Amino acid sequence: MYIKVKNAMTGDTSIITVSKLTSVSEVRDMVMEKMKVAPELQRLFFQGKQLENEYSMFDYNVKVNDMIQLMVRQPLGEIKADNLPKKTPTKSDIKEQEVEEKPEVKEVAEAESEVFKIDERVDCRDEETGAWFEAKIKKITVNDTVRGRDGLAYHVKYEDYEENMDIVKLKGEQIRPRAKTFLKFVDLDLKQEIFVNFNLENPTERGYWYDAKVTGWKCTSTNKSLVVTLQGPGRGETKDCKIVFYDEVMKAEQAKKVTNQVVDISGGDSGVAAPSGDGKCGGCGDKPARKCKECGCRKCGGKDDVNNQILCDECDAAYHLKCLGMTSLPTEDEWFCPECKNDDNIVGGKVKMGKRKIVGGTGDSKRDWGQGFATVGRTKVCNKVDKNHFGPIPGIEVGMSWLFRVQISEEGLHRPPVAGIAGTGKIGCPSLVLAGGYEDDQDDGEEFTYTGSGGRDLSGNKRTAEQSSDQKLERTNAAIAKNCKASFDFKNGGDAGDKWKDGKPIRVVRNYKGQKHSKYAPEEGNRYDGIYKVVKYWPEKGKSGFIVWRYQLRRDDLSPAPWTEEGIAKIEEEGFTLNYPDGYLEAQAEKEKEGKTPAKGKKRKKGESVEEEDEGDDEVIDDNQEEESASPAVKKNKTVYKISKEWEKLMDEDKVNANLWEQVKTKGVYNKKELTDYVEDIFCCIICQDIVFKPVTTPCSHNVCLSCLERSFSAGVFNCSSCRADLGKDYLTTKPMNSNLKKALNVIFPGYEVGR
DNA sequence: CATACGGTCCCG
DNA sequence: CGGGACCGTATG
Repeated sequence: MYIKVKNAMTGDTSIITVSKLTSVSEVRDMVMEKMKVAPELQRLFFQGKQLENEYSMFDYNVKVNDMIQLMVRQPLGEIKADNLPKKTPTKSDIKEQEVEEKPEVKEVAEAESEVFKIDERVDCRDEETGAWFEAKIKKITVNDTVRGRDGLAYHVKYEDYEENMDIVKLKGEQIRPRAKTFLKFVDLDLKQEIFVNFNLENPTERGYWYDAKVTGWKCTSTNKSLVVTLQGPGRGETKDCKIVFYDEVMKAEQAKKVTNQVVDISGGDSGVAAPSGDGKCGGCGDKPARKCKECGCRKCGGKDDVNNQILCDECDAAYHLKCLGMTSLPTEDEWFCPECKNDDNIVGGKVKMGKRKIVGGTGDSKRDWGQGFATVGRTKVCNKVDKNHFGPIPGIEVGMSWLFRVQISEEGLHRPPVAGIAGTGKIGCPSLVLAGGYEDDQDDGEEFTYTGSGGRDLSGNKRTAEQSSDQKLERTNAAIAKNCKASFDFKNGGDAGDKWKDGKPIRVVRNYKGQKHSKYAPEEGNRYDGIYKVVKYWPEKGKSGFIVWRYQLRRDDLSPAPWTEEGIAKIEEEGFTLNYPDGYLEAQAEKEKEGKTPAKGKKRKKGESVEEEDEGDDEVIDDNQEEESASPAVKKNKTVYKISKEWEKLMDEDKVNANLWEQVKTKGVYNKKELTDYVEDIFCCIICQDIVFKPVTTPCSHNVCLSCLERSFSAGVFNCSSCRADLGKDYLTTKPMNSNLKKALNVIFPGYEVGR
């Protein structure tokens, strides 16, 4: 895979090729090579964490096309006062500032708190977002610039931002003991107050920790869900937050006087055992099944796998090796946990070139996988529609194509990374891919006969093999049958006859490898060919001699098929060129420049002439400095996508968003998908992070969904979510929906309300 | 835990 | 160069 390194000061960016197993020190070498910054002067950051040499890209969860920030350290002895970065003081800077402060403000003095101790591990609330962060109290003062109810200022240091963050002063009200008790999902209750992880921007991903109240809770053997009202951002509430990390719900701690800390008087509320003073763990009451960061692993709270836990020689806290990203016990005599370890090896210290690699993957092979797209995972998940959604995906049109399977998974078009059939016997099959992997497939374009999966011996970690046993009508095979209007018959199959159109719709993707048996397969990548339905399905002896399940599918889509004259014309007009993963072409060009990979033309069938290629490529406005040596893959695709007159007219009618539409018009993208992605980006609702639905354009020129705004108002928040401008209590009564914007968006996202 | 019509790199 | 071995990843 490839990643980017950006010099935070100069903005310079370089693309480098790495794998999941590549270590940080190897990355430093590449940065040295490309950006001419000596490894020991590099400070590398990814998602707020400073990268350390002995860890790998896997350990930091660096994905393809991710950006690593590079900060260049001043060589020791050359630091000039006016050269110091203002926002990111080093440790020594902080010390200096504190020393300077003292004589200035005489009254400020160190103090003790009844509730917190120096060096105590605490959680601190960020006033603006309402999120809590792990921190450690470094100092307590009186008469300081910040004063809480107790008159004290707490100087805390946030944990995940070590190098990068000042010590900050907080009020006591923003601080409480570190959360340590995980609550069991089954024990939760409506209205219970809990501490959860949630990502306001990307609700399916990991985010920050918030206080919350349970408003919806379901717990059956097959189905678990948890919906809460978040406290925050600010003092506001955020309703209907679906918690994905429901197995990591914690108890919110209460601040208690230092002297009482051992004995919890609050009793057994929220189903947590009341700790007692008899030597039991104060966090979990020694219940073995309960996760606890106090007596279990300090990272995950787990008490399992004791043999692979390691104890800190300073504070005796326990950690799972795997939670630290380690695979074996360290060779040194002493080991200190991340909280106790002092990192004096950072400034000016020599960087040791690690010889040993930490293997990140699950396998034990010495081969370094993951340089390319064979094993990359998704970088994004399609939230536009549910994964059980049937029918077209909004914004995705017949004739669009993508180079890799992982991309069509990201688009929600066909989710499985390898398998050809999506779905289950329960819900049916929402999508399938024709990729020529099964010899019994027969493709006639408008109609094709598909083969079920299975009947193969995949031992040895294989993904494909010869047919070696009979297929059965189960799993995904049953899924396709389920779409057919005929009744389900696992023995003889079924036939929908002239009712075939009443079956459930299947999105069909053709892969270039289908060329093996079919002339309807695309030249490259994976192309969306529209909706098909199952006419009939039956078992039959296949070419291998084993029984396979066969499915006859027939096209039922208003868009012209991509191989028809009309379809070809549409692809041309709409600019549906092959979509590459973000950053892919740049990375390819980079590789080529380095001479590592010779420029490879696109794959073509034997005997096909090479001449016609250049003629097909009418290059338009190539006003940039791209070298002539760029690979064919890069040179291709330089036809700027033209926006239709009709659409432009609708854009012009949406006068309040003239600026944004101007950006769309002048963006200069190379195909329609890129354009829709861009439009989706700039007309994204700040509240739900999806394209604005029933859009409202506020007087302050921000766009949100009407329904999102309504939710905000009903929570008593009458401000614009983008800029906090006051909209006034009665704003909604003015019926502010911007129908011009809605019309203009409808052109590019026909039916974009699907799935809401 | 089992399954899977990808994709890459090695080897002959 | 082409065919074979086999990896992480998403999903039930």
